[in-house]
Amino acid sequence: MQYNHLKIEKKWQERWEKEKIFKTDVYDFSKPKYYILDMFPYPSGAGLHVGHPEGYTATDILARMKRMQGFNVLHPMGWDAFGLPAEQYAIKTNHHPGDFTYKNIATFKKQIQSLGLSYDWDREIATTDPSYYKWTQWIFTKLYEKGLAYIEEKPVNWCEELGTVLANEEVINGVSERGGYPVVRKPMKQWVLKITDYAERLLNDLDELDWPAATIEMQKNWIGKSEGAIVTFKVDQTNDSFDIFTTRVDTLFGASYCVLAPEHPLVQKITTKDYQEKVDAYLQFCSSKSDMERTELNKDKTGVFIGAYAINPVNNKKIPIYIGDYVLASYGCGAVMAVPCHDQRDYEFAKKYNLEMIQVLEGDVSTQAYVDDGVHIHSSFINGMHIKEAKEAMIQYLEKNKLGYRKVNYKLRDWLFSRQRYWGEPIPVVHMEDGTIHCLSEDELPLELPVLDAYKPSGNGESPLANATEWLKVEINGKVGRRETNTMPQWAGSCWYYLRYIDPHNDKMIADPALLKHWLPVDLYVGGAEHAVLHLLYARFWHKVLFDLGIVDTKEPFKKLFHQGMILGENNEKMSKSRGNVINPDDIVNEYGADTLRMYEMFMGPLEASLPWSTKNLEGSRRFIERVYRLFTDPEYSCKITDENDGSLDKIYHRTVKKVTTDFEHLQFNTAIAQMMIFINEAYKAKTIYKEYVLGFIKLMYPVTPHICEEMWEYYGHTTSITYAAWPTYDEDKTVDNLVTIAVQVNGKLRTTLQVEKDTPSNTLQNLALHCDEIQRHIDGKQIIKVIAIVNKIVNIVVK
RNA sequence: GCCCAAGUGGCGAAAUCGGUAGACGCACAGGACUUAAAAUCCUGUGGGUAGUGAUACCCGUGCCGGUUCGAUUCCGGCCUUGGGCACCA
Repeated sequence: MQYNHLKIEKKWQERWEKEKIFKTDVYDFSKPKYYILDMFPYPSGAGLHVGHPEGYTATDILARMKRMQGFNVLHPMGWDAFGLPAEQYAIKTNHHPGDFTYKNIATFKKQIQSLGLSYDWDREIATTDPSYYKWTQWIFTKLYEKGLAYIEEKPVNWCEELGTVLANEEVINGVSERGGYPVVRKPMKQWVLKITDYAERLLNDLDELDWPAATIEMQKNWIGKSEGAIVTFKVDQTNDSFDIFTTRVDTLFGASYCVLAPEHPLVQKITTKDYQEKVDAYLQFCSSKSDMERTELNKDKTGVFIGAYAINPVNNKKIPIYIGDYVLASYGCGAVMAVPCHDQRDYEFAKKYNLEMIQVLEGDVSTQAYVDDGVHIHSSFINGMHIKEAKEAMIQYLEKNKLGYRKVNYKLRDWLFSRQRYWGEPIPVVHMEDGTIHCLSEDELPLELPVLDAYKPSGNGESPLANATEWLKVEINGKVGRRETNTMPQWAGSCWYYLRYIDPHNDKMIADPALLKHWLPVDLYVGGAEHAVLHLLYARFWHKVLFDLGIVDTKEPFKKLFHQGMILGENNEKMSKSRGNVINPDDIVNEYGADTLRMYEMFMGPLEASLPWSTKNLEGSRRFIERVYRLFTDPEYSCKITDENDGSLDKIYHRTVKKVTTDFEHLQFNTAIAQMMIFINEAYKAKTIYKEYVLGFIKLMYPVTPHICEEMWEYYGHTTSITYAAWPTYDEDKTVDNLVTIAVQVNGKLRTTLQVEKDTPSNTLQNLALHCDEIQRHIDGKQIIKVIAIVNKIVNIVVK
């Protein structure tokens, strides 16, 4: 019986599509729901990569198993289709980027379908579709109404030569990636989303998620909560004052100078005449530094005295004010107090500029700052206290005397939401002549992208939309306005797509509330670890806003998250065209079949690991599928299959059902497949094979290799798809052995093993062990100190 | 620099509430089938020493140490690789 994968896979893919086997009736609430989601791909021109099927197969296995277990499964796929490559194509060819995008989507879809993934294609969405981005824009209007979207003047990367704004990724060493032209920072009006309002909730709610610990850690670090205090310092001889943020308010008595960020608004005002020249020179020096230099040179701290002094509020000590670019304008207050003895950065700065150092905690400060806990000294009312207690006492003192207050700071910044691009969702607002902003209402949406004559940048830093003169001008209630020309970043569409899958064709609402209530949260979300922070944080943010609006009623969108690893080239390096180690999934599907590719990618190793491709190992998976097919359908072997159970495969069958079920549940596909191999190896050796076990095994393997399993299911006389056949069950009693093997050690070294009945008590084990020949040899003439006998496991005899 | 993972045969890897290290697969070797080869089925396969041999013993989970009757697993210190953050006060 020849295994013709091309014929079999085509046959079943066509049948699944024709019979709409995987269509989900989302209104069927009679069964428990299971929402299983893949991170939707950007449909690049390069087509599918072998990395894609790894995550998609994993979710497909779960989806198929859950259907058989009686769940109503929602398993959709779509396209994150806005993006730069389409825009670059448009600029080059003067064709609409949509042409390019929809062509790529068609290719991707065909490739994905060739893998036999059980998506409900009636729910397919594309972020570039106006009927989709209508709701992306609608969410923006809600954010605007809630005061979570605002305009701010922010510096952007401006390239005069190219006449355009560049993304950070497009700027290398201060010059443009394309052409190598100089790039400068230029302030421009930008839309910003107030994600910082949600910092605390984004942090706290991480606790309730079943996510990889590393991802949770990364999000925590990104949010970067730090608890401390604000302290106000007066500027000597003036009425001015400035705030600083510190996490070590307990060291306030040790402050010997302050440092302001070069961009601090007070710098120009309080710099004294004598120092103006030096300060200007320093500011010039800072602004000439590229971002690259600023980070490269971060070991060497520079700064300059500005002639003014501050008053330490806790002891009225007069301390000099410096400016230095190691103080960031964008974090905290853009100003710090410096305590050289107990902060390493301040220590280095103070040594370099020979500044006063006041020690306020006991400890060694001769070569570096002392930052550990200790007893406070030279600190008046907090002398003798440890850090925690001292902080508390100091904050209470400051608050009582109105000199400062407790403050929590976050590293998280508000989200810069504008892009000066064509191929993105237009931001749905109009700037009116009188300076007000008109936000489009629901019935004015979607605001569609206008078709342009040319997709080149406008040349003045605005997006190419500034060229759409007709489109730009609008009249609202008799007043003239100009449309916003910025578009949204690619993250916008991917922030909420999991909601739209639930009700993708609804033109009245974002989705039916009853459906949202039933289907959320996503039960399992699988995708690359490269989205550990940005996409997953932005999506959580939007979800929480929608929660506050009463649109969704779960606090979090994704209950369980899993990151699949990367597939490397055969040489253990990242796959890339330039390395020439790229494997094209189309070739594998054609030559070996989708079932083989699926099984191999699941058998390679743990799903989360990055593993090298091996065509030899791929062939091993193909061989296993053939081995199963031969055993079950080739008369030479299948004559062994009987309706009578001789019991010889009972134990291995029940164990296999158990292990495959639990391993699938935990996404441990490599060990599940190993167990299937063990079963088949035993079945080859068995005299007869019970037919029920054959059918059960086909069901277990079906989620991994669905085409061949449908084929075998049909071979055994079934006329309907295996998709909704009941998942096999196992009998716990039949998985355990009556006999167990006990290891016998002498001084921790294995000397022999014993076959005993299960649950043989430890004193019996001890006797058996002590009296067997292999052990006698080792303990003869020696003194037995101790014998450890653990039931069903081990005996260890300690001798001297 | 800081934070987080991970280091196991020739190769991909299994086994961690401490209890026979290397399941399963790849590669390799031998056997059966075949005129022959391929495919298939069966067997063997961490390293070393001794023995014709069954076998016996020693070593072995990145390195050094600790706890324990017993450590791939727990603890301390290092080394290496991968990922993240990067002057965050």
